[in-house]
Amino acid sequence: MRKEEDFSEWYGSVIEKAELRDKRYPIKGMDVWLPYGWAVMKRIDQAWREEFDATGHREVNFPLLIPETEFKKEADHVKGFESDVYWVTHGGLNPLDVKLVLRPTSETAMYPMFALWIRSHADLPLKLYQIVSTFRYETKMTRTFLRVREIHFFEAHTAHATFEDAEQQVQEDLQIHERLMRRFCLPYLTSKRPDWDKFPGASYSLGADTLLPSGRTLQIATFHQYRDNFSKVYDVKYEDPSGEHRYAHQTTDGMSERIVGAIVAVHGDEKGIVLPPEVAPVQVVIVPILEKGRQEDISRAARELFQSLQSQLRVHIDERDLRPGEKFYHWEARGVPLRVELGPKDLAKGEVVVVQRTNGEKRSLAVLGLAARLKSMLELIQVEMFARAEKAMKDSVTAIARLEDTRDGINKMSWCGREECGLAVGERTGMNVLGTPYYREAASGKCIVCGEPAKDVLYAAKAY
RNA sequence: GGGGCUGUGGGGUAGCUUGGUAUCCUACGGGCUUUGGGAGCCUGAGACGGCCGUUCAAAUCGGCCCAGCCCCA
Repeated sequence: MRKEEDFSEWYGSVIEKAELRDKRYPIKGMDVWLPYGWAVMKRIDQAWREEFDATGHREVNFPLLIPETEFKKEADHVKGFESDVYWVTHGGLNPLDVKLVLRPTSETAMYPMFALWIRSHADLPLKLYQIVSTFRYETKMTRTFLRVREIHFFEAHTAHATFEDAEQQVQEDLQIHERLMRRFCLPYLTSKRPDWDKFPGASYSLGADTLLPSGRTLQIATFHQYRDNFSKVYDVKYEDPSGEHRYAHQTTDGMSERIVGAIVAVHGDEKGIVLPPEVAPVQVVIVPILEKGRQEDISRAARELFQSLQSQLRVHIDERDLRPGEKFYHWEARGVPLRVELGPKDLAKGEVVVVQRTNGEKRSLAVLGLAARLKSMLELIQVEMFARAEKAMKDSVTAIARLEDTRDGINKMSWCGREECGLAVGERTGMNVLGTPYYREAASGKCIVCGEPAKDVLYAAKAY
C-alpha cells in the first residue's frame, strides 16, 4: 500500500499492522489503545511532562464531570461547545437537577477552583497541566488519532498578574513546543488564527499546523491568550502589592493524541510506521539468526548483547520461534529505528549486522563499543527525520495570487486584513484559513480577494 | 444539517437477483522439519451485526435498531 496513492487506506492499514489501536470497539470515534500504541503514547506523555515540569508547571488531575451551571458561565465558550458535548442527565434512574457535562476541555472545571486558590499576587503565576481524556460528540467521520470522540489530551493552564506576564507565558509555550516537536520529528507552521476562528472565549489563538502527505494540514497544538475573559466570569482575582483586587490573565496550551497520528502519517512508509528514536518504545530490536546445531551459542550471544545494551538503550530481543524474515517485517511495521541481527557469520567475526529503518541500510559493526555506535546512529536518525519532514512541509508552500490557483499543501497569499475577505478565501476555495504567520512575514501586493493593498500574509490549506 | 451505500470466522471475501448443504485467501492452535527477508507438510478450531416478522425452511425477503463508509452543505 503506497501512502501517496490512497492516504486514507494506507493510514488505516499501517495503524492496524503496527497494532497501535483497535478500531473495532463498538462506539464510533472510540478506539482501544493496544499495548504498543499505548507505549508510544506514554513516551509522548513523558516528553510533555519533562518539558512542562522543567518550566515550572505542575501536574494535576481534575474531575471528568462539570456541572452545567459552571459550564455555561462564559457565553462564547458555551456557544462554541454546547452542540458537541456529552451530557450526563441521570443518576441511576433519576434525572439530575443539574446536568453534568463530560469535559470537552477543562477551563470551566478548573477556573472555579483557581478562584479559590488564588488570593494574592504571591500565588501567581499559577502554572498547571493535566493529561486526561476529554470528550467531544463528533458527528462527522472519525479517524483514529485525528478525529476522535474520546481525546487523550494535554492541557496546560496558567494564571498571571498581568497581560504582559501572560504574553510572556505564550512565548515560553512556543519555546517548549520548539523542543517538543524536535523530539517528535514534526515540523510545523505557527499561525495566529483569524478572529472568527479563535478558541471560544479566547482573546486570540495560535495554532501549530503540520503537513500530512495527503496535502492537508493537521493542527497539532494550540496556544490561547484569554486575557481576563475567563477570570471575570469565574472571579479569578488576586490582591496586588498595593492592596488592589485585580483579575488574573490566563493562557492555555493544548495538544493531543493527534501527535501520534501526525508521526504515523508524516514518517510512515509502505512497510509501516517509522518512529523517531525519542518516541520509540523499542529503539533497537535484536533478532538472533539461529542455525541448526548452533542455536545455543547464538542465543547465548544474543542474550549477552541484550544485557550489555539494556542500561543504555530501549532494546528488545525477539526470541520467538519464527523465521527471521517474519520478525524483520514485524518490527519494521512497528517502526523500530534499528535492528541488530546476530547470526553464525557475525558470531565468528565478533560483529553484528545493523539495519536502519528509515532507509534500509545495512552495516556490520563490532560488538565491542556497539552501544555507543547505536546511540550516535539514533541521534542522527532523529535529526534526519525532522529535516526531511521539514523540507517536505516547506516545499509544499505555494504563493498564489488568484483564488483559483490554490492547490494541495499550504497556500500563501496576500490579504487586506478585513474579515469579509478572509471569510471569502475559505468560502471560495473550500480551504481552511489557517491565519496569519505568527513570526511575521512582510506582506506585499494586493489582497487576493478585493485587490486593496495587502496588510498581511494569509495561509490556507485543506485541513483535518 | 441533507442524500446514498454496506454489514458473512480475527482480517479480507464468494454466495443474496431465483430462500434449502456457506467459498477461498490470510491470520490462529497442536505436531514434525526449518531459520541471513513474510517457510513447508500434517492436523484442528472458528462466521451470516441485533431484534421482530413472512415461510415447512432465511446469510438470502420485509420492518425497526445498531455499527461502518461515501458524497453534498
